[in-house]
Amino acid sequence: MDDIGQKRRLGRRSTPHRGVRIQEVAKLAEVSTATVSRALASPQRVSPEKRARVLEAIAKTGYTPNLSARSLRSQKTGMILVVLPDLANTFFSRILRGIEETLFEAGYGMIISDLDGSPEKEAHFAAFTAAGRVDGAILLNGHLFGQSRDGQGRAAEIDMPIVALCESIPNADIPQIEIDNRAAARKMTQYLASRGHRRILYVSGPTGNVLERERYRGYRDGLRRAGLSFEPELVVPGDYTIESGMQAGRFIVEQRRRPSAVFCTSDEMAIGLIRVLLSAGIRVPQDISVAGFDDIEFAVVAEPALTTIRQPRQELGRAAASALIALLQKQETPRLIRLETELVIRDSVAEPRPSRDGRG
Amino acid sequence: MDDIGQKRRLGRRSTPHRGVRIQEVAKLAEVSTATVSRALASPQRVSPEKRARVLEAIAKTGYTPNLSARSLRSQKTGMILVVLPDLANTFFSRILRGIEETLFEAGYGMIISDLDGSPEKEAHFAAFTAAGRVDGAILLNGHLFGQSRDGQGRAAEIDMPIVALCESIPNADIPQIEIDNRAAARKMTQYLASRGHRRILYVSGPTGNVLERERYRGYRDGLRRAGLSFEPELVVPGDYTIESGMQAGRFIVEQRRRPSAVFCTSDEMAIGLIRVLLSAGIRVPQDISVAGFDDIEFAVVAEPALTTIRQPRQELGRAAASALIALLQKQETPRLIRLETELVIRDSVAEPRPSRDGRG
DNA sequence: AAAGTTCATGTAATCGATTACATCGAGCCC
DNA sequence: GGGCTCGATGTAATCGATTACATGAACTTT
Repeated sequence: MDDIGQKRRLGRRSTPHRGVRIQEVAKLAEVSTATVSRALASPQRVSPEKRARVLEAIAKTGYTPNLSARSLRSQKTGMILVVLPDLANTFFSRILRGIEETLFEAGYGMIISDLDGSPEKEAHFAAFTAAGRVDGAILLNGHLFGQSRDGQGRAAEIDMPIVALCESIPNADIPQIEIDNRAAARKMTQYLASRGHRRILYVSGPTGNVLERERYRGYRDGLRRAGLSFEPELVVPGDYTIESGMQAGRFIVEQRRRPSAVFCTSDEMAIGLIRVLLSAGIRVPQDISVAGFDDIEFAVVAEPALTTIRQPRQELGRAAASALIALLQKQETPRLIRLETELVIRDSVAEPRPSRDGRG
Repeated sequence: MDDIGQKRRLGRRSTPHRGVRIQEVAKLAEVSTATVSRALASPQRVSPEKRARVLEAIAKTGYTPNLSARSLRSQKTGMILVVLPDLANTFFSRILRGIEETLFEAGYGMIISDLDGSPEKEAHFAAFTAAGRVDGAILLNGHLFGQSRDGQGRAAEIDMPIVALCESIPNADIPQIEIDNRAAARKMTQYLASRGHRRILYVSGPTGNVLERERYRGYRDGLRRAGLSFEPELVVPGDYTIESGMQAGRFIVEQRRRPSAVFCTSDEMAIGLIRVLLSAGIRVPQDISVAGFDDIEFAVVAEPALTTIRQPRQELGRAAASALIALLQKQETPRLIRLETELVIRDSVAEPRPSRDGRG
């Protein structure tokens, strides 16, 4: 009886709150709060009888644990931060889905940060991780939070499981999940050469980008292996967007001496570029062949259907999430996971025309 | 002196924690924790001198407030849940960006839930909101969490600011942000009719979808206004994906008596459909005109460039986020916000051929 | 000059869970 | 049967902030 009096004092009926509290469940099930908590977290540690009582009380009250309280105490948030450079880019959406799927299966939620090229936002999200709002992070942006900041906050930021996806982060001792960009670009370049092309124009990604560096190397590897010489004027800058592909297209249209093939380092650019060529009356692939990179959904329905490099995007997302989860569970994970790419041959690449401007 | 002794007892040096605690900052700045907290939350309430000391101490220690603790106490998480049916769909990515931008500016973070057609996940995310992990939600999926569940948990779930984006939610007293789908579909149908088309095939969205219902009505409105009769065999089911557009395309190819124009309720379907027609030797728009809906990035570079309805996607996202923020700040917000759509005329629609199968 | 205000600040209660530690009873061993 | 281990359970400390309330100084009012 004394007991009940005490409990009354604890429960404040004056301020009605959003959710049902664990106390109420405990009272209804006639157990302690500890037992309620255990019934949820480690069911095997409470007797079947009490567990049933607890579950019934939970169902009756509609109780859901307050996650702020839980994470304050347990130092775990069940949340993963995903940092990516451009949310509006098609390429990422399927990767995101792969991540989300896998995280969800493991009981984690996903917080998304779209940097959109703004370093200010980056700092903000660094603070986010430091503030203990997330248990780990997946970085698609090619560098760590602290890298451009002074050393002060760095220690706190690095002290958390992180994996790098797609854009590898040099000198970081974290799992990296990626494709072999260099080999893939070489493969495509060699394929174009094998079809008889000798002037292969390269539309790059953003300068400074790790992906871009690797693909550029692969392009040069490919040229070398095919016995073609590298010519600086056959490199045109781009940034993976449709618009930059269109710009590259306009550049080509204006040229007198045109390449016979164009290797775009993203499908978006290839599609934009093809559109400009077609509008200018240049046929693809009869006059100029065009190859892409990524194999996005639209590659197969482009006109002509795009010859490209397939990246297993959803798989990349899943692999990154899995690696991170392994890290969170203190399991071992390989430092480097490389998924296979595939050369997908469709209709946008053909033999060059019987050389009007053959060389070598 | 006694004071310092007390503080020592409070601070446990034994367990080293992730972040710096407010206590440490307070000690370093020689103020109370309350002052530190206030210096951050409402700077005007502490003297400039102490504020400076606090800020200096914060800089020196690299302190960031623990957000779990903050939200436990203040009942605010600074997080918004965004529920959407398909993360991999291009259409959503730009909307998401609009949402993210606006939320970020207001200091909120974004948690994404990709339902991917699974009701199980929906229940999970309903629990999420009930668990007080988010302050509000933006729903792109066309119904409330509780709708398919029994009444028990519902009250808790509804007790939180929510807005519906794109797919309106009937009978819900929440702000809805959308375009006028019916008027837009009517506009397109009338445009097609005005170009001389009399057999206009309609490729629908998923059945049961609110968007779809509205657009379907608009299609029929348009037919009526143009004095055309509705014919059930000119309605083909789709689900907004490229693949379903291709299926619709194959259906058309197989027909003997083909429509002269096709109105697809998404650009993805239009692009997939065009690809199938072209492959079958049917020219677009010379033989068949095709119109889309949404004006996604690829519409302009499609071959032929797509005539479509432009939805202000990023604006939709921003508007939804703004409405939600207003709600969170207890401000008034209109129940219904309708953004303007625009008929974008490009190359995929032309006059029908001098009628081989004219009628009427 | 007494009383009342206002403002800056400190003390400690509070948010709602998890979990270390204590307790108690049952089962086991010799 | 006494001592020991082990498992189930309860009690209360704890996570790290915010904030209600208390306090005292400075300033105003009459």
